[in-house]
Amino acid sequence: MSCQTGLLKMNIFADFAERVNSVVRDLDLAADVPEPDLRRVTVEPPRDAAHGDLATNAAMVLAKQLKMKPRDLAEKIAEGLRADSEVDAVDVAGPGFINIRVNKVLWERVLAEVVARGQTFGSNTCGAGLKVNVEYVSANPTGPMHVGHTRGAVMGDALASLLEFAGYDVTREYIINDAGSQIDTLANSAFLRYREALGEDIGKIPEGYYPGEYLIPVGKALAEEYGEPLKDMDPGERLALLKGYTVDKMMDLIRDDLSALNVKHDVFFSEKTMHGQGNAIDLTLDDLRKRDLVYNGTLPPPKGEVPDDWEDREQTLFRSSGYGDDSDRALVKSDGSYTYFAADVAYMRDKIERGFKEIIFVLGADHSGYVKRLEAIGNAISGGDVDVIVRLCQLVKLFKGGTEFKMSKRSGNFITLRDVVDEVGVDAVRFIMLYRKNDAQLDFDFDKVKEQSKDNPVFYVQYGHARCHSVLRQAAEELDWFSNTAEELQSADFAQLDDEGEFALIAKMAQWPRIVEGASENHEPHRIAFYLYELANALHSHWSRGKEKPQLRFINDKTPELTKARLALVYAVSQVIASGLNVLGVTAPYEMR
RNA sequence: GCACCCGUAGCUCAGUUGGAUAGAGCGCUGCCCUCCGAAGGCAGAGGCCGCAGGUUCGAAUCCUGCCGGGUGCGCCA
Repeated sequence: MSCQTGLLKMNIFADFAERVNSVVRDLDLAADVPEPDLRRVTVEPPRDAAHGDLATNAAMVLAKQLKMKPRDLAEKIAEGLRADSEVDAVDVAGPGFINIRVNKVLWERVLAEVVARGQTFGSNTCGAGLKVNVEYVSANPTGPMHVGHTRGAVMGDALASLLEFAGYDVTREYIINDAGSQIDTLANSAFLRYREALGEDIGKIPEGYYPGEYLIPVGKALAEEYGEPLKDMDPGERLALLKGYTVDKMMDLIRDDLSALNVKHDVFFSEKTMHGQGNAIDLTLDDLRKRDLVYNGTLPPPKGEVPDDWEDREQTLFRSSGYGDDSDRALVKSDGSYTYFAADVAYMRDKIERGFKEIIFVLGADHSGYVKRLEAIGNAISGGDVDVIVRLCQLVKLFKGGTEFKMSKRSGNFITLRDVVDEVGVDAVRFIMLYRKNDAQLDFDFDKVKEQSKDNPVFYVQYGHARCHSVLRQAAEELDWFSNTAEELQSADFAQLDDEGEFALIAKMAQWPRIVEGASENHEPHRIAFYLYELANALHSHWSRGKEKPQLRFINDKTPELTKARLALVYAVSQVIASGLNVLGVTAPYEMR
């Protein structure tokens, strides 16, 4: 909680935690008690707003250490807090909670802060420029992206943005798995399509080839570019050419898909570049041998279904079990080539050498078996110097009209990422994918996601933003003294505000920095989405009070000073919503259509 | 068999890292437009937090053991 820098703390909860600590340090304590350990002291919004604005557990946490009863200690701390000029009232409740009600001056200060900082309000320096690598998507370059990739893509992208917002130095990375045997299959499949393009009847695409229609244009392009001579080329040479050519084409498709989803990467890392004589994998293995992390041995057979063709075989193994993995892992296949795991190891080493201190992987749930081995690799190579963090995204179940539908894999016709984006729009896809903890399954109902009503959280939040700007536009039109600029709103007299609904809105905004800290520390972008829903709710709710009590409406030409302060409030809300949506990669519209 | 994830309202899910009387949305029962966007708001009913122990001032949250669901499990990538 102590990652704010600068003189003015934007996170009022961290700010008050410091004030509480200071009061505790100044307490007149018995001589025989040790210096209090304040680490578990927290200041949070109370569960029930009726209790106050802030609550601290300090008395309960410290009672034992200080050899006092929680309630007695709470009273002493409360007394100290009452001396604070920004505190209106302090009371002790329940087992020893200290509830603080703050002076409206504090809320005015918070609002001024939001208006002044706009969309940078809430960002922080917790990350302190730490180099973080976030790897996500990394779909095999064998075809366009399908729905299954969507969640991880959005999650990784939002997580990266969130970490940037929290002051980390983030690199967004994609590894292109262009070295495995699936690339041979891809190249051969493209060659079939090439022959087809030259007029040959290739019949039905045989088993073991990719049947997808997306390879047809690749075949045509090959035919146009290389013509007949490609057929007669030396097979080895031709395969090499086809592999490079086709992978490039597939990556073009994937990049298009990513851009349709508004997902960005800084680095596309080619696995292939690590293979070959004297390359990264060789070097890595040499290095690991020197450090005795690699040995020759045999693995026990798997505990579940033992394959029919199982045979004990001596292999080159990595001592991953010494670093938290369930078993050691093979680095070299029986034919002498490297396993994918070997590439993983070399790739991790590469990241570590590039200076990343936190290496994050966003993977699908079907990769759960990889978590321990990735952590083990990172541990072993860096000597514990680097954190490897794996976030798994659970399955997405697709629904339409209330019934689930699954994609048929056999036909080669799967639901693509593009299908989903085209049907419901990027914003809805992204928000809904993020409006859930990543390790919980997600139901994605096309009909609900497209709905333009309060029942749809995407719409609800975006509408909140649009509504703010609707008010500001309206005000600029009605009031001759208002031209709707951030500068003039900064000069508003915030002391004009006096309604509890207005302060409730400010209090909600005051939580934003704290939400960002919690979400980034825990790598949980969904917290942002939920917060935005709550903020939008507070806005809509306050708005509606203006229906029963016209004096609460934002615009009133009889009271320009108050109106200006209220417009500043509306503007502030729009800024917080916009910055949150921006972290999620969702647009903040000025009007709904 | 082992590992990881999940069991919270009829349904889909949050739950401030151990805090107060467990919260939203949908669905259900009602209410609110002469008025800044009703594309919205308000209220009500609805819970053995999977089960059983344990840790302590205090557990949906941490530990142990069960039960149920999902995912994965030598050289595929």
